[in-house]
Amino acid sequence: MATIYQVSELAGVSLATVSRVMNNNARVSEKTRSKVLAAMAQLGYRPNTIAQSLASNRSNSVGILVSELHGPFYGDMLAGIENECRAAGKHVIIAAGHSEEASEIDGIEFLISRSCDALILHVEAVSDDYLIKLAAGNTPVVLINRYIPQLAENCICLNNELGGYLATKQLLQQGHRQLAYIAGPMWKSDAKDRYAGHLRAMAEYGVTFNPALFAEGDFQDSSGSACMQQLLDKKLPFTALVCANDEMAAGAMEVAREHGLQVPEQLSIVGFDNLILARYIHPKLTTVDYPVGEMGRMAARWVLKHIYQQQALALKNVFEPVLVCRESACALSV
Amino acid sequence: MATIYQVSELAGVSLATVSRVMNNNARVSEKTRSKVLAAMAQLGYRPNTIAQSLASNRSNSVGILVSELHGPFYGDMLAGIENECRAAGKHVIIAAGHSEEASEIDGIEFLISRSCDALILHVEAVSDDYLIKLAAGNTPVVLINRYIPQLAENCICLNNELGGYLATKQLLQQGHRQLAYIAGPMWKSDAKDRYAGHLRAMAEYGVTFNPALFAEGDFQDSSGSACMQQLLDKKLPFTALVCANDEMAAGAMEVAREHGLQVPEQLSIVGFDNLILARYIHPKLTTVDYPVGEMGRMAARWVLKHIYQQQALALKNVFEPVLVCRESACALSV
DNA sequence: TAGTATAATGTAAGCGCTTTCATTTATAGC
DNA sequence: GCTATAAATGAAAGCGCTTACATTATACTA
Repeated sequence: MATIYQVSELAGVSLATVSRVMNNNARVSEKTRSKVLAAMAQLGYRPNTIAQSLASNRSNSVGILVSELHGPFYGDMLAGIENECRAAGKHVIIAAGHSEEASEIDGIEFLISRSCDALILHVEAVSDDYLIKLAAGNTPVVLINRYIPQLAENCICLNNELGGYLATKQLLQQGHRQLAYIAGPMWKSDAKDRYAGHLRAMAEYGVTFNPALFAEGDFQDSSGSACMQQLLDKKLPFTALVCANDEMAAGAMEVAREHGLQVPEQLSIVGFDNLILARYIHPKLTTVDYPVGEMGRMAARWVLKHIYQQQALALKNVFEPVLVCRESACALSV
Repeated sequence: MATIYQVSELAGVSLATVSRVMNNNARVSEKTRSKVLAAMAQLGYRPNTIAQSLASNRSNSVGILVSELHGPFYGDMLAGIENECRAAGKHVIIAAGHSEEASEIDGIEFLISRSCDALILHVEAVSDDYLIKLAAGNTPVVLINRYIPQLAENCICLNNELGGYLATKQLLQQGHRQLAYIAGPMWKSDAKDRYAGHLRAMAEYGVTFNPALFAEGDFQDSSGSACMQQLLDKKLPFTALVCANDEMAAGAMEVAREHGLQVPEQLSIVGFDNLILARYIHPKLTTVDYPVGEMGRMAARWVLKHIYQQQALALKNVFEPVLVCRESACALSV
């Protein structure tokens, strides 16, 4: 591999000049610039990024921590981030946090020790305090899907309350009045917010919420099944079900089917997230779109703007979800 | 951030000694070792990985190129790789190749310029020749799901032929004799191999293959639908369908449903890959398990063993797929 | 034309480590 | 107690870049 030194020799200029044309920051005359470029091409020169990092104290890499690498959710997020970063010549180092505090902290420290210029985090278990302290350190941080007032600027999130509202409103508009709700784990803010949106829609339509038709799951499909079973066991009538995410909706739908309930004719179901699976299950799931990919891009753009000085970029901190109507919910037939 | 120099001062030893205890490679007396360790702890010292890389000419990072970051397949692979690598303190840089030659080459060069110690590639568009040349270079390469005889040692793959055989055999054992087949794009070796397995099973059972019941898709669900439609249009009877992957099976199943065909009572379907979606669609898909996660781990282990001298690891180059029986295929009712 | 401002280029000191080689210190053999 | 040998440590030269500062070339002013 050719080094900058050999380029400078061949071009008949100094190291500094070569470095300048590489980073085209300082003024170099057109004549020497083209001489250098030619030398580079001739040698097939590629800068050594490690040496650049050491000298410039900038690694051109951004660290990403997600809960899981597999699963239907994070892939889109990663894709969004990677895309945006690579286009800017930055690279992406990833780690998984598995929704456990120790593992998340471990992952964050791992990324920091790898001298990332910034961190994009999707963390769940770690405390607000920890994150506030972290953000006060040397490595800038962006949070996806988490809102901390003191860090508002650094948070990219979804208006979950609105999403919960939209999902519920759809069913109410279709004439349903007996709604059941399967929530996510209520210690997670998105679960709480979606539920709050549900209540708002109910109130708006003057429908009183029946606590007996509420169950709390854990966002996994198995808990969707379990909750649905509980709900059914109570023998209370309901014509529609809103689930706090798609996976639980899929689990619930299966139990409904086992009980001989026709979806949507006898039971309308709406989910949340719009995962790919929403298009694969039958009937296709009506759900609220969670623009994970877009939010990933936005997080990357935040980093590009704040850390890598790409001023021109427009940022958006909170995204508005949108209802996707498919086949799992229909008008109440009287 | 403390540097090695400050540690050496505090411990009253030389830089070299501190470096030695960090890498515990050379012999350092217990006494000085503990002095150094204490100094490190006191200063909260963390080695600068960039400087280490520059000096040692080793980045402790492995580059990964997959076709897509999202989607149901690569997530598991990444998870397997990341897991194994992080446990060994190596990190993972990822890029996406989008199944296009230019993009794959671009990604590979990007990773190399990032001084990865090794590359784990899941590439489709790039030629064998290119890969052979690449492997002859300075950066070692592992290939997942691709077999190149000259690079046999570096290939981690699945016995796709066996998978195709197993899928088909299951249906034959269940009494089916009129089988349709939806293949993947035949320029991809896995599509070809799976098809070869299909033919072998057919031959073994003395069933003659009917070319009219063959269709070639592109591994996407939409092409599964399209192929199924073609097959149905021919008005030829068949009681079972084997699809070269799960996504096409899902697409085909939907079309079957639209045509009022009961699955599996009137039509048995088997897929290939065992994606998560196989458990979500209804009826749950009988399919051939593709242990992507395991294969990812194995690729990582290959790197650990060959590049990072972890001798103890046992390697396996080809994986045997296994049939997963669920609900989409049943015995032929006479 | 000298005098000055400004643009272009060069010099050299690091960035924080690893590693070779030289030196010092401990251990053993007689 | 004295050498021969091995073990422990230190000195210093890079790794391939960036960048502050110094120097030289060029353009402009009066």
